[in-house]
Amino acid sequence: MKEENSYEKVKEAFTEFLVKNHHRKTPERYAILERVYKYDGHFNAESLYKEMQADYRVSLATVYNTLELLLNSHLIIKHQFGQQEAQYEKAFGDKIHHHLVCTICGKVKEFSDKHIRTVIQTKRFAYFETSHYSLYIYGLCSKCKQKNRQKTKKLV
Amino acid sequence: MKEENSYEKVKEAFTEFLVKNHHRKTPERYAILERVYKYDGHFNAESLYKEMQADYRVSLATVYNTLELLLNSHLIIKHQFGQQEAQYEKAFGDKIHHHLVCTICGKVKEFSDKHIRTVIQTKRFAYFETSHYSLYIYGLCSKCKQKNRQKTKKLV
DNA sequence: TTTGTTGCAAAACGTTTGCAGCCTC
DNA sequence: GAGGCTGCAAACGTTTTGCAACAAA
Repeated sequence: MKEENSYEKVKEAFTEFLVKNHHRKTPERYAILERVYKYDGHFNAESLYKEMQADYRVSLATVYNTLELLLNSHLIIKHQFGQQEAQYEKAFGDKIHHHLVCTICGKVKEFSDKHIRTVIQTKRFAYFETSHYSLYIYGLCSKCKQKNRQKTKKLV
Repeated sequence: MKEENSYEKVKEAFTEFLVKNHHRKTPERYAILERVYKYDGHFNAESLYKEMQADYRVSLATVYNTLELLLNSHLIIKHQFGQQEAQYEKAFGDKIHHHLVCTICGKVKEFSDKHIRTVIQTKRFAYFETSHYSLYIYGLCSKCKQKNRQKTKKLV
């Protein structure tokens, strides 16, 4: 129920964005938005495209096109963690979080820290208008830390 | 003078890394390291490769290979700002800074904030061993803010 | 009716890989 | 001498593009 409500708001926001920018309200765009908002965590263009194939006919090009629009309307956020494909996540509702990225296995974990959030959000710049931000903390996840330790032991 | 000193230290650190990990000390690797440390700000693999062509014969593959080694030895940092090529910058000396990324023109500006730095650096995790971090603040640079305003006016 | 948007396939782009020969160790 | 490293070119995977047909405004 709560989720449906939130989706309706998102749809409205998207419509407003499309109208304001003289873009067309195509069924593909709404179908993509709807699917995007069913994701809980990160997703990428390819996975979104493949999952949509099941019940909706869209091209990968349109998926990319629409992700771009959603990005511009601030309904999603884009992450470029490694050199691999870009990851996206919904941005509506603003449950801002940060990311721990393992430099070995590439796994990404989220965390939230009110203090960090406040410090960054209150920062203002004279010649730059802040819209959003990304904090990536790199290091070793527990699994890779373990493995790394064993490897080091062997070398010594 | 000061820079030369610092380069010597970097060279030592790289050598130590190579020896410790049983990698070979090839002239290409040192040539690349030297060039890397002549950059003041960001650079990418392509620009590094092209600039080296002038007085040193290396392949792009070796450039990438060496950047990977420099990354692993923490002598450089890699940034993936947009979907474009990765950007690198030297990391020795640790003058940690954050980045302002314009979402329109893609220009990246650095800034430093002691308070933000402290808050992030003192954060500890139970199951994650922090190595380094990146903070990217997205928004509009002054030029694009100006342009955007004019565009909006037209639309209204 | 106009023209922005679509699907498709081909192209672009940065990066990685396979391989034969070279040069550290 | 052994095998890690090199240059070269071809391959890779993600994203973008060109174009004719389509459909929202």
